[in-house]
Amino acid sequence: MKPVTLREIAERLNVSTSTVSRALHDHPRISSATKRAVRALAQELNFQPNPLAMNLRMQRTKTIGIIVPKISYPFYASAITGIESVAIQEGYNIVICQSNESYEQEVANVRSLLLSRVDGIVVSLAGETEQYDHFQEVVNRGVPLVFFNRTCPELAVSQVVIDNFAAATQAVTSLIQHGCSRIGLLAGPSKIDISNERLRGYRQALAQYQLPFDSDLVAHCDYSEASGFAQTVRLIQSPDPPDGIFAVSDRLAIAAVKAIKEYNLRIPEDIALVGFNNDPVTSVVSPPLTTIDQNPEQMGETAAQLLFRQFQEPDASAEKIVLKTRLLERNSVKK
Amino acid sequence: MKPVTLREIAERLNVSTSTVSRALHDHPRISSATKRAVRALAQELNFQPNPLAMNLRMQRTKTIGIIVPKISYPFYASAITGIESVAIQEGYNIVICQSNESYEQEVANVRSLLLSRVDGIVVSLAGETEQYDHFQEVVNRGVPLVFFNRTCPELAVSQVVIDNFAAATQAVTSLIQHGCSRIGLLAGPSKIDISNERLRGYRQALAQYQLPFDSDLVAHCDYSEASGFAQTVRLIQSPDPPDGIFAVSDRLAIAAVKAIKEYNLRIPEDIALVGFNNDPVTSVVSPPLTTIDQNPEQMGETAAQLLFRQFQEPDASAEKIVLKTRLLERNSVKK
DNA sequence: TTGTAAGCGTTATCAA
DNA sequence: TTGATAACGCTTACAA
Repeated sequence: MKPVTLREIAERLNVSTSTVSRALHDHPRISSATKRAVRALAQELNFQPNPLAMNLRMQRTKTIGIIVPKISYPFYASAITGIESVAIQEGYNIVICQSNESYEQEVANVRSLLLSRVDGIVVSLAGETEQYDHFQEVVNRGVPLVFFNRTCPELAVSQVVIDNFAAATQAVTSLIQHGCSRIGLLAGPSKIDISNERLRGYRQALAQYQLPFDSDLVAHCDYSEASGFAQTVRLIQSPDPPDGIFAVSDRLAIAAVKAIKEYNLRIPEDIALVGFNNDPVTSVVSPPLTTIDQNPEQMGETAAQLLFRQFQEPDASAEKIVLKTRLLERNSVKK
Repeated sequence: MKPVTLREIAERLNVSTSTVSRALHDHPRISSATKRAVRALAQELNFQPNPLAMNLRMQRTKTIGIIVPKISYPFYASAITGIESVAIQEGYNIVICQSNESYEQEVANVRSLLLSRVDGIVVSLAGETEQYDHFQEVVNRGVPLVFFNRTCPELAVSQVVIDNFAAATQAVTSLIQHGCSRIGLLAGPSKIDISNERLRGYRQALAQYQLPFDSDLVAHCDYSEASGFAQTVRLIQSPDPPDGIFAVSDRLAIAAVKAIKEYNLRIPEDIALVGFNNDPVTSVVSPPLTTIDQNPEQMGETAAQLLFRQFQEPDASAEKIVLKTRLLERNSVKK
C-alpha cells in the first residue's frame, strides 16, 4: 500500500537510484536498454515521484498561488478558471487564497504562499489594500508576481487589465445618449487604481457632452452590497437626484436596483442604470442590466501566461497587457 | 535574503540543530535558559521552519484538499469559505480543485491531491460521477475523507448532508398548497444520490395530496443552465403542461424562468416555481423565487470538523450529519 | 554508461 | 540536558 520509491525500483533492478532517476528523466548518457527496463518497471509499479521530496530538493513546487478578493465573485471564479487552465497545461498546480477584501488577510495570504514556496503569485488586490510592502517582499525574494484587474500602480510588476478609462467612458456615454443628464457614480474604493480609472472615464464622458461634474454625485463604496445600497439611497434622497447611475461593479448595480425599487422608482424611466462585469445576474434581473463585458477567463489566462513568461525569463521587464471590453446594451438604459 | 534555517541558529548559538528544533517545540528536557536564547534569536532572525522540509520529514502536509463541481456555484463558494475558516483555525491550509462536473477531472483531482499528500479530502461529487473507485483508493490509502452535499451512498465514509427528502417534500407541498395540481420536476442526474432523494420527496408530497405521479413530468437535467432551459421548454410544450415546477437547483430554476418568460407565460399565475439553494440570484430575479435555504457555509464547517475528528480518531466509524433547512417562500408561488 | 555521495531542512532515535 | 546521526525521497556533481 505504500507508495513506490526510486530506491525500490533501483534495488529490484540492481542499479543505483541515480540511474533510475536519470533513466526516468531521459538523461542522454543512460543506455536505452536500462531506460527501457527502468521505465517498464516504473510503469508496472505505478511509480510516482514523491513531490514533497522533489520540492525540497529542487527548491520549487510547481505550484502557483492565486490571491483574489473572493472566489464567490463570478468575475474571480472565472478568472481562476482561466489561470487554472493554463497552469494545468504547463504541469503546475494552483492554490487559491481569498483576501475577503481585507488588507490583513491579504498580507497573511502572501506570507503563507511565500512560506509554502509557490513558484509564482497572481493577485487581484483587496479593496482595503493601500500599501504594498508585502508585495515588495515578494519581488525582493525573486518570486515572480503578476497583478490582474485590481493592480498596484506603485510596483513595477507585470499586469493585465482592461482599459478601465475607456470602458467607463463608454458606459457613461451610453447613459448620456439615452437621455440622462445628471448621472450618479457608484465608485469603488478611492485607493484602488481601477476605481480611479473608472472615475476618470466617468468625468471624460461628462466633459465630452458638456455636462457639469458634481462631486455630490460621486459615491465611493467598498465592494459590499450594503454600501452600494446605502449610497444609492443617499443619491435618491439628495435634493437633486440623478436620472442615471453608473455602478463600477454589477454587485453595486444590483444593490442599486434593490434600492431604486424600494423607493418605487422605475428603471430606466426614472433612473437608468449601467453596471460593470457582465455578472450572470445582470441578465436575470429585471430589467436586464446594461454592463461592460470583460472576459475574466481570458484575463486569467493572460495573467498566467505572463507569469510563465517570467519563469522563463526572470529578468525581462514588467509587461502591461490591456484587454478589450465591450458594452452590452440592455434594457436598463433604453428609455 | 535567503530564508533562515535551523542550522544557522544552531551555529550562531553553538548548539546542535536538534537542540534548536527541540527548544522551538518546547521539548520538556531542554533548559529554559537555552529555550529563551533560541527563541530570542529565532524571533530576531524571523525564522520560519521550511514547510517543504517538514512535509517530507513528517509525511504530512497540514493541508486539506477540497473537490467541488465548480467554485463559481455560489453554494460551493460559500461551502469552501466554511471549510477554510475551520481549517485556518486548526492551522491547516486548503487546496481547492474543481471537477467541472466531469468524472475524469474528478479522478485527476483525486490523483493530484493524493500525490501531493494532503492530509485529508473533502468532496462534493461531480454530476457525471457514477463510480467511486478513486474514492475507494483514498480510503485504502488511509487518507481521511468526508463527503458533503453530493455524497456517495456506496462508500462507508463520513458525510454531511441536508434532509433532501424532507426539503423536497416541503418545496413541492408549498406549490400544492398554492394551488398547483400538475407539478413538473427539473431533476438532477439520476446517479446522484441527492437527486433521487429530492425525487422521492417530490413523490411523497404528491402522494400526500393524492395527486397522481406522471413520469412525463420528471425531467432529468445535468447541472447546466442549458439543460434546465431545454427541459423546461419540453415541459411547457408538452400536451398537458404543468402549472408548477420544482427545480432541484436554483440554476435550473433560473433557466426555467428564462424559458417560461420566453414563452410569454407568467410566474406564478401560469406556472409557479420553486428552486433549491437560496442562491443570491433568487432574490434578484423577478419574481423572487421561493427556494430552500441550506446554509452552505455551515455545511462546509461541519464537513471540516468531521475531517478533523478523523485526524484525531482515525478508527472512529463513519458519521452522517444531517443539517436543517428551511423553506423561503417568495412570490414565485404566491398566486 | 553507471555508481557514490552529498545535500535540500527538518525531526527522531539513540547515546552521552 | 544535549549532541551525533540517520532518515524522509529525490537530484546532481564528481568519480569510476
